[in-house]
Amino acid sequence: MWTNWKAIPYFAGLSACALERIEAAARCHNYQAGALIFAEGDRCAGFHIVLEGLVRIYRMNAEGRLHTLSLLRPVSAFNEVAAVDGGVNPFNAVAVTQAQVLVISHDHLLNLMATERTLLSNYVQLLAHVNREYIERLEDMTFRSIPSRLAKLFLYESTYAGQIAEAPTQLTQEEIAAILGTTREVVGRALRSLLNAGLLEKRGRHMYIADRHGLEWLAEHNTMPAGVAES
Amino acid sequence: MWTNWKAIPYFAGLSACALERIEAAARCHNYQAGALIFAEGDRCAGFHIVLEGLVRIYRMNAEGRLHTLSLLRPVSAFNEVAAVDGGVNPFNAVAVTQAQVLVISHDHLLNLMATERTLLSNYVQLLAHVNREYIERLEDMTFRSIPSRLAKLFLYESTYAGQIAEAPTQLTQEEIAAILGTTREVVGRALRSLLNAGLLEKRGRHMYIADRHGLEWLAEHNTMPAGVAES
DNA sequence: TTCCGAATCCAACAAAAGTTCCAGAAATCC
DNA sequence: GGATTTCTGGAACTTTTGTTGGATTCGGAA
Repeated sequence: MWTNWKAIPYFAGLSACALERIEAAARCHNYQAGALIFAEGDRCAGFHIVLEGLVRIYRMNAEGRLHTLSLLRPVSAFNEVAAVDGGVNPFNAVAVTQAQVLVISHDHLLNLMATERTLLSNYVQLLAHVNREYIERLEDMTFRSIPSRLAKLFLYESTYAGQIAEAPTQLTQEEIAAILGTTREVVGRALRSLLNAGLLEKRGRHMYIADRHGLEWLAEHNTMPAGVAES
Repeated sequence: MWTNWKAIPYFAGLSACALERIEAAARCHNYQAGALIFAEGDRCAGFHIVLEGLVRIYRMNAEGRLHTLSLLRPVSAFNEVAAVDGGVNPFNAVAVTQAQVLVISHDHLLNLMATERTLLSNYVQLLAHVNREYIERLEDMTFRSIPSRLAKLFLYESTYAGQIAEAPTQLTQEEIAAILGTTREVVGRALRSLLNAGLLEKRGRHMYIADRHGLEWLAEHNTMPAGVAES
């Protein structure tokens, strides 16, 4: 089992001895593509780390619509909240592709934190970071239109997929819709409007960023940038 | 200065000596009604606790619309995130009424947490709790209609305003709108529809809960409960 | 290649939310 | 008490988002 423990921010700065204890406490699980890792509302599933594959964190409402909170690649942690407070899981997690996931139970985590104060203080900092992301997400949902959220998503995907100015999307419209909290049709419309506003460009199957500043304007305000062909 | 330190969850279980250190680090501030306590994006304002009065936590978008994240009464903490990570404040805080607020700077807080591990572990637990609230809030914004959010708000206000089955609202429509992330007119419409669906009842100036189960249904699903007069 | 399912495109429509506007009612201030 | 401000009620309208359904394209499997 590969594990470069030091690459995981939660475990940064820990002594070799502490890392050994963590390794002893951790269990490694394998999931097939599509398999449920844990469900919202279920008893605390513990602290998770994606080692391999892609994991989707999502919630579902009564009408069956999905909201993808995040798509996690290695090496990312998830379920930090339930892991630490022992409450029920706040969302669902599924393996999108075949995935390998490291799990530390609530009890083990508390034991480790009781003696390793570095782990505890890392945890505080990282929980704070997660918190900021949620605040940001919340404001996006309250204030931004769907084209605006879409622009933001493109900008985000482009930065994290390397420093290339143009960033393709390998997400389907359905998946984008789940991330933005809307439906496929609406995403299709929004894509079309960004396309013929000249902010995106279609080459073959994929879309690329054609006007980064325009996208940034749209992501910031809710209106199309001036001097652009309207739909 | 009144301070029943033990009533503050962050300081639960601390030794008398630790409480003394905290007391020494804390500064007490007084604000007039309407005064800004700190602004979003400004350098970290530290850990805050409302001792007296009412404090509004909010964000504002480019078009000037407000989103009230919370209205805090004594004794509540706020700005936990920036206080711990030292980053900029994630939102604005104003004193709604004349208010007294206790402040512990980022540096002092880190110093305290470095030696008082109980404080540190309280902090982890409470950050986790705040985190859950944001997840919940986020789902409300993505999935629930405005009447549904309004129903939820009424139910929430009623529980925390004592155990009385009927709960009045002393919030104005404008304030409700800021909490729900919408505009006054829309709140007015939603109130009217809950009113003539028989879920709320108007007595004099205030509105009361007339059908708690109906409200719960509406808050859970997005549709009016069956067997109710439609608007 | 041909077929099939998945993904997309597009139009038309329905519903929800946001906007504008104005008229009263209530509270507050002189 | 009168004037002013704040809050509320409600209509009419626009925009955005959600929904439905059909046509089309693409890519992989038989």
